[in-house]
Amino acid sequence: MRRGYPAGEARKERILAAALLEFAEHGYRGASLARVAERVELSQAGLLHHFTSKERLLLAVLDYRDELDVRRFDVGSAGGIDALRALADVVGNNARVPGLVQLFSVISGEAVTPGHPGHEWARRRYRRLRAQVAEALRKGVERGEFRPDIDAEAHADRLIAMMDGLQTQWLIDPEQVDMTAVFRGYVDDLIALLRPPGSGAG
Amino acid sequence: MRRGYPAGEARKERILAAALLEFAEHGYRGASLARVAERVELSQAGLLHHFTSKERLLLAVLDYRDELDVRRFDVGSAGGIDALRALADVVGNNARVPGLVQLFSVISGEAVTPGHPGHEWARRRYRRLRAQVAEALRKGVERGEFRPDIDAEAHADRLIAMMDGLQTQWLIDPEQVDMTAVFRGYVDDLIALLRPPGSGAG
DNA sequence: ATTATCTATAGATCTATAGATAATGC
DNA sequence: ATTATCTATAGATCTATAGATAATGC
Repeated sequence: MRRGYPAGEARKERILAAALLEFAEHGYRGASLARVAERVELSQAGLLHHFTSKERLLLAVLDYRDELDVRRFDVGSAGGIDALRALADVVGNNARVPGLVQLFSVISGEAVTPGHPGHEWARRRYRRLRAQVAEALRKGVERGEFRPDIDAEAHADRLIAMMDGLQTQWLIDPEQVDMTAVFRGYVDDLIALLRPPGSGAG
Repeated sequence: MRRGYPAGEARKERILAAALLEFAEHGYRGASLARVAERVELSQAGLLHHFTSKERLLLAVLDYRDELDVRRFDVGSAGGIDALRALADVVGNNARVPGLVQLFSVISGEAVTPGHPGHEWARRRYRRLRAQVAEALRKGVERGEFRPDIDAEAHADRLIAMMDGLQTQWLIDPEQVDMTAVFRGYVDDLIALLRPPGSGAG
């Protein structure tokens, strides 16, 4: 693995941070390398020394920031009800970092078009997310927290769709949509729905 | 109201159809007026005679196609369970018009950034959708189909979020996500959840 | 007269590359 | 030697406007 000088590595970090803001604000197509360069006090050609192309810069930003959400969810939880509560916490934390949420909303939206550089990235990301959430639900079945006949894949699709959809509404109209509370309500309803017959307050 | 010649009106229709494809494929920022003009066999300046600016063209396309979904939902249904089934039908129909779905997904995604020409449009659209769906749920309460203590606004937020979120996943990976079935499952679960105690097969 | 077109063009972008110069670290 | 910069620039866009010409409908 070729490494640069320490100063170069530091610059790369600054570039990623600046590019994140730029992509979040304007999307991939609307983003300008010149503006990113300006934010890190570098010429536009100097920027491309570190990342060779706009496309690579986007992918670097996405990889750089991707894990955060999922990792937090994945590590902390042991599956089942725990995992669902952890997801609700992720949403609660996201409400405090609108910039990050906006990055993923904007890029996911753009990336539905096949030619987009984030298309493949988004596909992989959703596949991984669905698999992780479905697995967490199956663990809940194993532990007897959820009834055994649930459709884990379908519920995983829905949980992810709910997160994404609420984020969009919240970003567009924050005053009108309490993303955190509405998602928490979904999780509560879902836990009740998945609970095996004759357990707890039914 | 100033009207043009019949030939001009026909051209406008063709332009709207071509612009819809262009915006769906590239988003607002990635769209090119020259390409739209090419598709309708017109010079780019000729196109701008009909729609004065790119921004106005986008808004015209959005207004042109907006109603379809919602109107179909709004007219056919009498509220309550009926309305939820109608929503599921809307999703089922959308699965047959990926181009339209893509238009709204791409533009909604881009429009989360405040400077975007579709930002205000999206805000109004979501407000109207939420109000319509919440109203339909309240009608269900009136008719005794749903228990009286439900949070209609929260469920409206969720229904809309679920539609949008599933659309994104479906567009990115159609093989992996059965948007129609997964949404229908949500509606079924929701009907069971909202049902008043001691009604039907509980 | 109004509407529908066109060509030409201003004026601003954009990304990526070539090639030179300076700084860094072995 | 490698890395980090810069200036300059090619080459391709873009949107919007000005101004001319042709067609349409009263």
